Amino acid sequence: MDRPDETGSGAGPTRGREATRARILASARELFTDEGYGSVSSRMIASHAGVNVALINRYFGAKRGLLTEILREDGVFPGLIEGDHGTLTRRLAEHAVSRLHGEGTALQRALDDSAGDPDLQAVYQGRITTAMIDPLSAYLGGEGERSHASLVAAVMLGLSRVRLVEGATALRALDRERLTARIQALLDLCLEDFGDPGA
Amino acid sequence: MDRPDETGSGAGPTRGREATRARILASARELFTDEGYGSVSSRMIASHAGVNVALINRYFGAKRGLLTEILREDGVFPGLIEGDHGTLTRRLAEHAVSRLHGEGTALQRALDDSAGDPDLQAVYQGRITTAMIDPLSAYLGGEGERSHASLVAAVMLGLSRVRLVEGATALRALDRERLTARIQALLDLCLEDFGDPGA
DNA sequence: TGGTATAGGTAAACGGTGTTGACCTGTCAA
DNA sequence: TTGACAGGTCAACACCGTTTACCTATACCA
Repeated sequence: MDRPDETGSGAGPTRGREATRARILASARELFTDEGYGSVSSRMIASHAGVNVALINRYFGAKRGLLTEILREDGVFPGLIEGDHGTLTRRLAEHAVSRLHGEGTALQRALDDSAGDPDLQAVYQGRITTAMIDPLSAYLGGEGERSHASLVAAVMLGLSRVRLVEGATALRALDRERLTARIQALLDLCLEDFGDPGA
Repeated sequence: MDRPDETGSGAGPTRGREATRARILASARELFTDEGYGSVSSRMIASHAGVNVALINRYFGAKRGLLTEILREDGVFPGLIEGDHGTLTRRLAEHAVSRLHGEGTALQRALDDSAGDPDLQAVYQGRITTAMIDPLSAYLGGEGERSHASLVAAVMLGLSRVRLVEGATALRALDRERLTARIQALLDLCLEDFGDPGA
């Protein structure tokens, strides 16, 4: 039962509250990655982590809390919404295309695939705003940019939605560079000033 | 098997298998509209329809079958993907904007709001393809147009996703005509030939 | 050393879900 | 009268997430 040897200093405790918490979190991460969120039950996580079911709710409030924690650690668009303004849409487009092709973290893929679950949805609901639209509009230069950020988010979300729901076979069959360019063009159009009546 | 009071010719039978089926369907429609899909249980539908729970699965296979049936009756973009080619994107854009503003059938709104449920997702998975991308690409002129149709679908789905997940407050605050025009421009860009390197 | 407070963990139950299989019943045909 | 059968009922099944009451081993203190 006891684990007397603390192997490393940075690895965190091997027993006690923190260790158990970490074990649950790691198991959840692994199972979510392999099976998707909805298919993994609290009991599966607990048994995989070798702990009691009740501890999940004790430590994370609910199953949803696990998800929140995991997403908080990862970030949604890590490193994309920063850097050179000029290449922002290009970076986002590349990101979208790579997601279309099923690249990215295994966990990301798994969560994309179970993006239907009400829990996941509820958690995303917050994350999309705080991790995507908020920083994007801040990055673009203030609250007035919020509608532009929303449009960008719509295109990005829509693409992953199409992949989820239809497989996006046709899009993935396209020449990758052409597709990236087109998506970038879409994102650029999202960012154009609304005040401009254009042609 | 007498049917003494057939009120109208088109109203269908008032008892027997078909009547029960219709009663379940009507109750489901009403409850889904008022409460959303996930919040309505099989037992609620059965009790509202005054029938036994088991009949739902007998007649529709599962709760999901009810949804399939209801969506099949309604169509996703009724009447949008037909008519003049020149105004297609305009019609779609108007549709998207009206959805952003929470207009449309009460049922449509309710289902938009519960778009998270795995069941709903599974059903949509088929419907998006057969009722949106398929007819759209056919309408546009063949299988080669499938990638364009997918992009259009992405923008449309993404917009409803943003509304679902963030409320789309910023977008709804925009001048309606300007927003419609911008979305139309996005859709037009989706439809442009990929072969054309453009500017 | 003995006593106790407490952090950490457990077992069992609760109320809910969708779904299923065995059973009943009323109506019609022979 | 008898039998078949469509139509309907009931109780159970196997899960789910969550909560409550309880236990146990450790750590501290008189």
